[in-house]
Amino acid sequence: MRLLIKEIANHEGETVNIKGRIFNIRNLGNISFLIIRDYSGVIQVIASKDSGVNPGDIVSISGLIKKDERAKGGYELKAENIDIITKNKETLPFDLEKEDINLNLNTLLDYRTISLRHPKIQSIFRLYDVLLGAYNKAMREEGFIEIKTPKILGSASEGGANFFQVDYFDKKAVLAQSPQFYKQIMVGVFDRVFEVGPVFRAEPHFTTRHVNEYISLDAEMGYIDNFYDVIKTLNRVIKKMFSEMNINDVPEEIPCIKLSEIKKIIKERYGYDIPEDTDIDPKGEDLAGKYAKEEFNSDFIFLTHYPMDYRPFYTMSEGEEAMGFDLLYKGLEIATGGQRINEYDQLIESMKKKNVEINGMEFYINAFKHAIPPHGGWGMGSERIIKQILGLDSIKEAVLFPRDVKRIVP
RNA sequence: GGACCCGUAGCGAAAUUGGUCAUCGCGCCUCCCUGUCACGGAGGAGACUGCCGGUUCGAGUCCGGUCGGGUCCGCCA
Repeated sequence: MRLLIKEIANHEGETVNIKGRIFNIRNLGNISFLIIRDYSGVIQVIASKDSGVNPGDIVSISGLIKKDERAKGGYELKAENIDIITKNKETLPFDLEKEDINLNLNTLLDYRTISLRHPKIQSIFRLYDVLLGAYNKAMREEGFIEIKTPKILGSASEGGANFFQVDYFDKKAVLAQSPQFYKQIMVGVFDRVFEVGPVFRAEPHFTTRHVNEYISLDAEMGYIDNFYDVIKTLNRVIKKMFSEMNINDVPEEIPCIKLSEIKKIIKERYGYDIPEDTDIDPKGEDLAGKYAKEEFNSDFIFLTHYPMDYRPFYTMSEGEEAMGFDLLYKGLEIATGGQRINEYDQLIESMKKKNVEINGMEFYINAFKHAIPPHGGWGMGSERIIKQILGLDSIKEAVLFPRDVKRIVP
């Protein structure tokens, strides 16, 4: 029976069987050290020099567990029998047992099926696993129910971001660039809903923070008084999420500042001038993050009251100001949200103002004809959070098989 | 879409102002070593310097084109 490597310390003196992959071999004449990993851990195996195995092989090893100070972790396995379950047919293109894998991004991604085996690369996705579980848990605690909405759409949603077109039998369809319409509709059903799912953006960007398919952490909640109810909820959710990832310095109240204000502060404090009629740019976001850290000792900051020019038609506004926010984490936008229009007439008016085609959107509009409560929500980029937590050079390192302008394989 | 940058063994890098057999580390192959843990030691193989053309006595290095890749901006999560 297979014993997991992490259990080895509990079975000293027993003869056991482990199964895993050989990551390294250190050959010292008559004695040979094999470094074996399974999903639970790593162990050093003592083998004879003629065991016939190579790095990369998948093996089944039976032997005696010995306590030994000379071994890392204090235990080692003295091999009595080594079976090669699956032979590595070709030398690996790079070494997986080195502390750092040290590859160019392109190599890292071209050989993704192999580079993902490296412990440090794996750890990115083990953290991501914790993040996804924590978001789910935190949202349920807040009374949200999880939904999954379609990703093949018969009509385009928001303006701005472009859609990937796909053939759908005898029709044209697009890939969802947001669950926006469906989650709003579902507020009329469940009051509070959340979704974790892929979104597709057909924008040809070449940056370290964009990919064309990413996993969005979405939420939408009914019966809010204003968008600050959304902010408070998101604040709590993030605090819970991050504590599951052992990050405990998320403020009870993340600082909140108007866009126009932060632009003034950035100019006065850091001498960086952003023209009044433009959106905050990446450099400005970075400085806003710096300000939040210096002034409030916070890695997070909410920027609010963007001009309606930068916001989609469903956004609730007062005058020219959008009743919404962006959330920056370490100077990078990780979430956008706010209050939505929930009155039918107001929605139609906003669509006309923004030149949004009503044709094909009836399913959405009609839900409002039959009353949806005041509501708001957010969309949050899961991979961006990972990138920022770990300080990764590129968001692509936080995606198993990233899709960008140049890459759809592997 | 705009601006800028980079292509040198399987991988990561080096090559004064253009100048002898293109260098180093990892990995690979052979040999030595019973306690290594990035094991060590000796030897070896592996590159028409992305491709095409040009300038020059001479090009990895300069110029043009081409293919591949990256960064920043725009836009966004």
